[in-house]
Amino acid sequence: MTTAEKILAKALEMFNEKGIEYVGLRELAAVLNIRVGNITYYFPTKDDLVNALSLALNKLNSEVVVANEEMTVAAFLNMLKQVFHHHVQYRCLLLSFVHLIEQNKVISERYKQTASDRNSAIESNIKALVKSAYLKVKDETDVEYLTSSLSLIIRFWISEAAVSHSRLSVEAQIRHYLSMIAKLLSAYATAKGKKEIEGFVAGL
Amino acid sequence: MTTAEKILAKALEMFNEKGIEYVGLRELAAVLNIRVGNITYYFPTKDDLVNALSLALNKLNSEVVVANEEMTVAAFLNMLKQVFHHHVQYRCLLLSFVHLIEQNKVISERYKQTASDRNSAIESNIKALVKSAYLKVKDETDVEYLTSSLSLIIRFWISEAAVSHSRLSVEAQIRHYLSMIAKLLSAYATAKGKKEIEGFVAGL
DNA sequence: GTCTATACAAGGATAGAC
DNA sequence: GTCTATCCTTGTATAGAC
Repeated sequence: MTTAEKILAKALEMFNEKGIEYVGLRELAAVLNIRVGNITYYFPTKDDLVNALSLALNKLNSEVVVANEEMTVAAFLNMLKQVFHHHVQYRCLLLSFVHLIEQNKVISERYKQTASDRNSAIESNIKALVKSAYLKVKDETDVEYLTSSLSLIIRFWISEAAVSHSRLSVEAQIRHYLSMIAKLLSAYATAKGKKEIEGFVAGL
Repeated sequence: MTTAEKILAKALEMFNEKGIEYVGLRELAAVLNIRVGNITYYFPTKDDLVNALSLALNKLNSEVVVANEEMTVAAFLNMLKQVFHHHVQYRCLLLSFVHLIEQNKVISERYKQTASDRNSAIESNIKALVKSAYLKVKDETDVEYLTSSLSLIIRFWISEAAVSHSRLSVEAQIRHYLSMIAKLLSAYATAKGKKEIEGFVAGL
């Protein structure tokens, strides 16, 4: 494990525990038994350190979030479940999401691309689910509604969990928000779709 | 206007523009043409200043969010619209929501009460809407789903707008998220309810 | 009671020695 | 590649002028 990797790993651990803004470089250096200047040698600014973590989360998610013509509801929900688990691994980033976007140029620029990619993937998948008769929509506005609702939940579930459900285990939190998504899709599901959704929820 | 009021007003203005964490007390004092110590005389810590703003937002919302046996869907949506406007006025608080809850004891404690009150109000109102045949639910889990979905949207719409829809005007943002809520309720609305929801959306 | 001046500790950033 | 020394800005605390 290189020094840079050690720094990244410990930073993620401490950021997740205390919040990015509340972990000082001196504290991080002390825990790693190195000096502050050694951290800034690999990561000139704290933002660079955060950027590296953000890039790692992006990589994880981009491997999982794909548009698939043959998508099933269960596969779609399982895809979101994996995203949720990635979010837990990098929860510090999601909890500081708004500030990072507003203050960190690099993250902000990359996010525009990521958000756009993810939204198209979600939209394509929903359309695929409609085509294969898992979902039934009245018109295009239903697809837009589902897409933007899903985006909102995916981005902010962990923030709401932090302020309202911190007493629950992480697993229970994930179950809660995946159930919410399942219920959201249910309202637009065909009998075939409803059955698969029920199966997914039962297996949570 | 007393000094304390001037400080509060200008702090809210600057916090909303730049974010609470990125407005220094020296900067605030300079703009007000007073000295830092003068701010800390009225607000010993920065958190005390934020607490005062948080209390003001709470007061505004508590006057508007009520449980009403005679609730109509239109009245319910208009209630949420007012809450959205209050959130815009105090957007800095909502954008720093997670950190405030995690770091600020006073806000955190008060929030527990507020969140609990608001959730019961929403739940009561939804039940009232069911009773007066605006909405139709299958069982109690539908009510729970609606309540928690509404809570999530109400808490985080402004955060998502900040990261994804900052190019839109505030009015357009509010329209977007109120429409989302309208659509959410629509899935559970009776013919009577749907008609009123459509009327509300048309009037946005 | 109101306000100013000043000092202090902790944060991130930077230049340069080894 | 590693570490020391230093700088600047933060929030906060205190002593004292009026």
